[in-house]
Amino acid sequence: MVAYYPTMDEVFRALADASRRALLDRLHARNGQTLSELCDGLAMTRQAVTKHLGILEAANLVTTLRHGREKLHYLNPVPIHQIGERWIRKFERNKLTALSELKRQLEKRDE
Amino acid sequence: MVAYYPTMDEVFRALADASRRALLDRLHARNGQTLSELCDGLAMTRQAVTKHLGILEAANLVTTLRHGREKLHYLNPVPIHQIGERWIRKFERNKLTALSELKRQLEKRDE
DNA sequence: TTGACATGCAACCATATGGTTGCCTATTAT
DNA sequence: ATAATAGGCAACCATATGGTTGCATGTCAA
Repeated sequence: MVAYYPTMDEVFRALADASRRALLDRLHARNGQTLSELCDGLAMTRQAVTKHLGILEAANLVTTLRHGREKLHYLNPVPIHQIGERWIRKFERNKLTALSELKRQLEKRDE
Repeated sequence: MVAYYPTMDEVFRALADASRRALLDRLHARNGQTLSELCDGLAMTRQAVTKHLGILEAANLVTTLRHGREKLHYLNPVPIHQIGERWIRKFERNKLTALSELKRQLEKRDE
């Protein structure tokens, strides 16, 4: 079996929707919930939730497991962590220098 | 003047597009580029790039500055940093416990 | 001053996206 | 056995999104 690696783009797009982020939050609060449990209290049909979970699963943010007629959903934080590592970290470096650099460049342009 | 704060959703959505992330990468490599400069070598019209930059600006990921007929674009890494802090960090906590917790919950269900 | 350059604005278009409804299948409990 | 429960599948729909073309405006240089 060859592992399937979702692209970073897939992960970003999966995280772009507020409903999906809310589902991840729910799983973060309590892992291993069934589809019906995840639907509870949401202003959305079960089928809509199914689609969202499908997208999260495709992005490897959620792993599922059938247990009888139930489908259990587990959060996989690894892709989120990778985005933090590979993408967000590098933009943090110039956080402190950003403003001063802006000023510097402005002055340069006005020479 | 009252500061406008973009929602976290706006930032996530802005980051969801690969072209926009590429623009941020370009600004990260060299800050303060003009619109034309940012268009160079991209398989997209200037107007498409303008729209992307508008979305990035609305999400406060890019700040602009008119200098004569040119518009200079500066990266603002703060919202990216905030996403890292407020959203990504909390999912990293249970990284190590995720697998063991899965096993534990499975066993519990089989009792 | 006038042409070239940098950008802005608006209409338009195809496809992606988030959601719905309707129906079907599999499993569990009475 | 059979009804209720949990979930799957597919068609459909409205709107959002990412892109285009065409034209207008402001600024700089010869």
